[in-house]
Amino acid sequence: MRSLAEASDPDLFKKTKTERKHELPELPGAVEGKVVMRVAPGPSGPLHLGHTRVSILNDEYVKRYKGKYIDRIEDTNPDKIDPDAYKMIPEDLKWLGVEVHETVVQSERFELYYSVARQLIDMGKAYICTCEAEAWRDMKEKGQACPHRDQSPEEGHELLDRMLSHSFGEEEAVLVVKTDLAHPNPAIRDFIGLRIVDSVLHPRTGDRYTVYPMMNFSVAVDDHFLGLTHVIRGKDHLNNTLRQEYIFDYFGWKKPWYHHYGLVQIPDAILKTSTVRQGILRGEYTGWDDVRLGTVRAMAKRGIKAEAIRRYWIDVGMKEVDIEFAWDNLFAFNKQIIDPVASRYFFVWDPQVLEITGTDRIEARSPVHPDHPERGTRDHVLLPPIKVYLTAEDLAGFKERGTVRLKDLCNLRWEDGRGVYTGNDHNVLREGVKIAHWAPYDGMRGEVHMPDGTVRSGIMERIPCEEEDKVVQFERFGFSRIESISPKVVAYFTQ
RNA sequence: GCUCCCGUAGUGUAGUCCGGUCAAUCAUUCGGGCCUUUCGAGUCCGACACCCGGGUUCAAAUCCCGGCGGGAGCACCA
Repeated sequence: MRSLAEASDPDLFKKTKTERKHELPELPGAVEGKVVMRVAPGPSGPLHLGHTRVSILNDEYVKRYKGKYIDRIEDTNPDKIDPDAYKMIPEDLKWLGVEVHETVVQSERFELYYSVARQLIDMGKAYICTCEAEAWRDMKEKGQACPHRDQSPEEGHELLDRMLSHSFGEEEAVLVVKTDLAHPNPAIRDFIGLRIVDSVLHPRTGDRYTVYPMMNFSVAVDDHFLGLTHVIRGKDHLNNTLRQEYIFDYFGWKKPWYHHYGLVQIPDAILKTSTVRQGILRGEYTGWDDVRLGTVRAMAKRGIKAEAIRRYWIDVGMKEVDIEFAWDNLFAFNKQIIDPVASRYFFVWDPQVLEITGTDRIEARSPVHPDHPERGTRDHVLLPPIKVYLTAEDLAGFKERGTVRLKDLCNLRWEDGRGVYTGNDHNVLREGVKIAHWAPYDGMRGEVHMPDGTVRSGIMERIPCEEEDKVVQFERFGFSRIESISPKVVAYFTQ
């Protein structure tokens, strides 16, 4: 099929060929139709740029091997749950083009975690600890066992029963998974598997369950029972993987293939969910999609295409080196996508009126897209008194040089604060006459919201309503996504 | 402090496993040229890198040792 397409469209072939340059490597042990992968966000808010890497990388592989993609909502910390996130996360994944085959919510699986905990107690691989948190940590730091570590399975079950029946309060008892207290890496000595939270109600389960699994516990259990074959995630989980592997080993479960890519430092991005939430509540941000934010919905609002984000992460790949997120590269991928389709329009910021004399009728025909004449023209007829808008900067330049060409319209000579019509021969450009864009006197009021929160307002030529929600190019300004057109044009700057 | 991971241009990346074809790839960025008319568009040309030091070898970005540098974890967060 592809060779056919390539033969009929050499340009297409050329493009795919260069893009393929940075293809992701094969996954070890991947069998077509058998691959199961996941994304596992905590529902504290919508997805942000940082989440897109793990979401897309896993999706790429699932698609390549025709496998299964699981969206696992890790809502085991009732203190950090935004109920709206259960809805926003799937929306964000969908926008990203991630194809989810199954959604799993951890708060629906308490019984499973409890039963695995019981089995670990039976095997002598877990114990209930009622030490003070700090004392337990100190002992662990020194590689010492706490007094509960060698309790019998019977005692363990009994104490777990008491945890489950609310006879312990918060921080009074935990289930600890044994690893190796002598392990040289203090990060992976015995870790907590279950804890009690009864001061906060869970938005989904209320007060029905107060014994919550900790991430390393529920992740190991779910990765096994959901049949994960490959796990790709950030390097920050390196030590977590080591811990989780103990549980796999105790049960003799087959471990997924793990890969940890390097950390991403995203410059100039506001990502932290708690900060954003506060900002929204205080009215500093308009919402989760405020274009100053690094959320997925902010990207969408700005006119960043999901495909650009995807190409960017594929280009970055899976290396373990820590990297700095390069907005320029993302924008470059985005430009590849939007430039061929974005309609061109004039937007005059800092607008100044210029009167034109020496003619009583001027017609302008500008292509909607210079590379696609079939998309038609934007036509303007100017009749006396002829007035147009120029940017303050262009007007000053005109005054200084004495000449200017208004794009697609006419040439002008500066005279007594007005522009005198001097014809429409664009060859004047070869003589060094500068070109400027303009907006008709009866143009639309419009504003472009910049990612830094500033607003550029001015006059735009008439923009048809079908451009709503589309990315256009304001010539000599940049790409912007049109949010709404009436009563005035509101646009968000893309790049 | 302990443990682990990593170190190719401003940024990202290919190559590192299986030394030579690597005076090192591609993209972005930056500089310059071109284009019967925008541009932060397109196109062409150019610029910039193998962390350092030793060793092995005819030959090292690639293997070994040491140093230096960066990052992560050591949570009753995920």
